[in-house]
Amino acid sequence: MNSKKIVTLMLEQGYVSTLLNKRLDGGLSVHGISTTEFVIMHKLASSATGNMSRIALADAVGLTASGVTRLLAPMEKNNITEKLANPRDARQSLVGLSDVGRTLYNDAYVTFVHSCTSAFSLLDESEIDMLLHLLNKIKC
Amino acid sequence: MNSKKIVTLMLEQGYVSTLLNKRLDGGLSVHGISTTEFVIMHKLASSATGNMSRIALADAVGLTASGVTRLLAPMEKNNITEKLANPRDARQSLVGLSDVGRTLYNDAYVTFVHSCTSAFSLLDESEIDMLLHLLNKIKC
DNA sequence: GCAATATACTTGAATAATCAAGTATATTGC
DNA sequence: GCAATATACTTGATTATTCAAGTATATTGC
Repeated sequence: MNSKKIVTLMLEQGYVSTLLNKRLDGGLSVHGISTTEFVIMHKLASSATGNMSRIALADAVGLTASGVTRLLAPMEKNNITEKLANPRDARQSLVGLSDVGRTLYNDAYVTFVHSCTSAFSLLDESEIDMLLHLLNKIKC
Repeated sequence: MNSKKIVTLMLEQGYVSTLLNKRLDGGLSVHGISTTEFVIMHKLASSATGNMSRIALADAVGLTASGVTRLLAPMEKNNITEKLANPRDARQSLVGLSDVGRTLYNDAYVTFVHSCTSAFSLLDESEIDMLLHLLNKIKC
């Protein structure tokens, strides 16, 4: 297999990813949040129960537990997320969106969708499906 | 267009990218270098003249000029890269690989190719071509 | 040929994230 | 039911990176 091509692919992937991240951060900055904070809110908003443990959140967004603790501290202080105890397990503290957080998320979501649409505007639907399929294969 | 799908794509892309970066860093750690340092070395090794300005390097790897200055400082101290003056422009300082750096790069390249191959092992050649094509489209 | 502007860095301060080590609680096997 | 281990965090120290501001040199238009 052509190793040069695979190296190029890896490098391109990293380059494009930092590029996309910068565009997302730029868009979300009008809401005063970072991409990572948005992703946290998105995972919380999309979860079935409306709350998740910090470990589950860390796994979902690709951070360490430590990173989640640090990220959530200011969000809790700003009343965007709230901390709930889990009666079944005193080690866990569940995280959920506050009403303020949900409103902020809904606003930011519009911006986020706009950034995503613009970033992928040159791809047609079949290409988007293909990209999703390929990413899922890489994750395995 | 289905905005939910596009959001999922963006999130997946970010997740996969951090995943890949961690795998690369893990592999390269036996050589005592980070992925970013490897990419710097790769760009220098692949350049026609064997040296690049800091700005060109920053553009090529997706860092700021500041980031390049900070990254190169220890590499120069460890005699991996060397600083050359540009007689045509006293503002520029060109960066090139030293002999030590070139040897280190060649060793690390083997590891890097191995990590890349393993990361993309589930993709066949046509899928790799497709992914490269899609990434290039996104960059525009 | 000089003033205005642009380019190529460098540096101090800040931010985001990590790792290693610590604490508290839960689970498991004897 | 207790010791050993595992899990869910938190915290201090470190690393990678950015931005804003500063310096030095180059270019451009008059």
